[in-house]
Amino acid sequence: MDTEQNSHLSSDESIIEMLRSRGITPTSQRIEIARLLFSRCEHLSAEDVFSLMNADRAMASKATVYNTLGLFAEQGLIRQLIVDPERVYYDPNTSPHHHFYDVSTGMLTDVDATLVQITGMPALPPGSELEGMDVIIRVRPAAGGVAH
Amino acid sequence: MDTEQNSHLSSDESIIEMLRSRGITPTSQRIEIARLLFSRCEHLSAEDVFSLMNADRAMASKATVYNTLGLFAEQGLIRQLIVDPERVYYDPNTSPHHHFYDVSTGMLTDVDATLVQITGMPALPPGSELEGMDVIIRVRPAAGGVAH
DNA sequence: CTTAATGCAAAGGCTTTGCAGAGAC
DNA sequence: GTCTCTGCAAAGCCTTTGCATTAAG
Repeated sequence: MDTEQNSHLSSDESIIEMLRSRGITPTSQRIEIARLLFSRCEHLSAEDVFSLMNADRAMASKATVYNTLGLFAEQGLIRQLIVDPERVYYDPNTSPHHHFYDVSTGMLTDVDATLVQITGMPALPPGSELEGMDVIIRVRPAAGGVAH
Repeated sequence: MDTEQNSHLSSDESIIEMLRSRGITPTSQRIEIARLLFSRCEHLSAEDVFSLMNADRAMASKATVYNTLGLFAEQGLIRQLIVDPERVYYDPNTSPHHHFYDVSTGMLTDVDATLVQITGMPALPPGSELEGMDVIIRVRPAAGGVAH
């Protein structure tokens, strides 16, 4: 459960190594953002990351947060979640999994993809290759509330 | 293939009936937007609908297009597709199906859900009920192009 | 020292809103 | 005639961009 990809990352060393392995120059802002993402392992918006980054003292500008998250996603360090029309969420968990999405609270919950079998998916359109698959199960609070 | 829900809708009568059945007052703008959506049966953005509506002559303002699409989606006449971080798409096809999404062209293609079997999905979080499920297969043009 | 990253503020694009006038019934 | 819908323009958000400054190696 502790593979090379995104190990524990408590130390700056391992974060820096992870960034370098993807060809990303490890600046202090990028290291902090990576630490923040991988220590919480939640689904965060750019705004969330910006607030957390600057909670104690100014550590990164909004532009840098957006650029860094975009860069991390592009390099496969994190995954973009397009689930809410209002904003993009970023998921530090890059292993195959799906999501529950509570449309009224915005809460995202992981669903392990190894449990889920999808069969009968048609072939990709000719001339295209797979980039990724998103399975989003939209839920809302039950009419009657929690059954006891 | 021609169920009651969204039949052919060539006539104003059937469109008006459809709107009324959902408790939507059939104004001329709403009738036109519904006709446009159900005759094309494509995946359209609000901007697309706005342009098509006003191609010949002014038929609806942007505000009305947005409000109407939101209303239709809320009433289950059409389905919102959250697939592109830049804009929402609307799908007149409300029967269960999934989508291919070409990330470089933005093109959306339907995948019949009756062919696809999904098993092993865990139970919904307690106190929540299903609102819908989206399966999006992100594809991109293959590196080598179409294999002839 | 050279190249690349950061920060600020301004711009951009999609969507919503407020309110007066018009339309549905 | 009443209540709701439409349209316009302005405002709101999230996100990107341009450019001078600063940091990385």
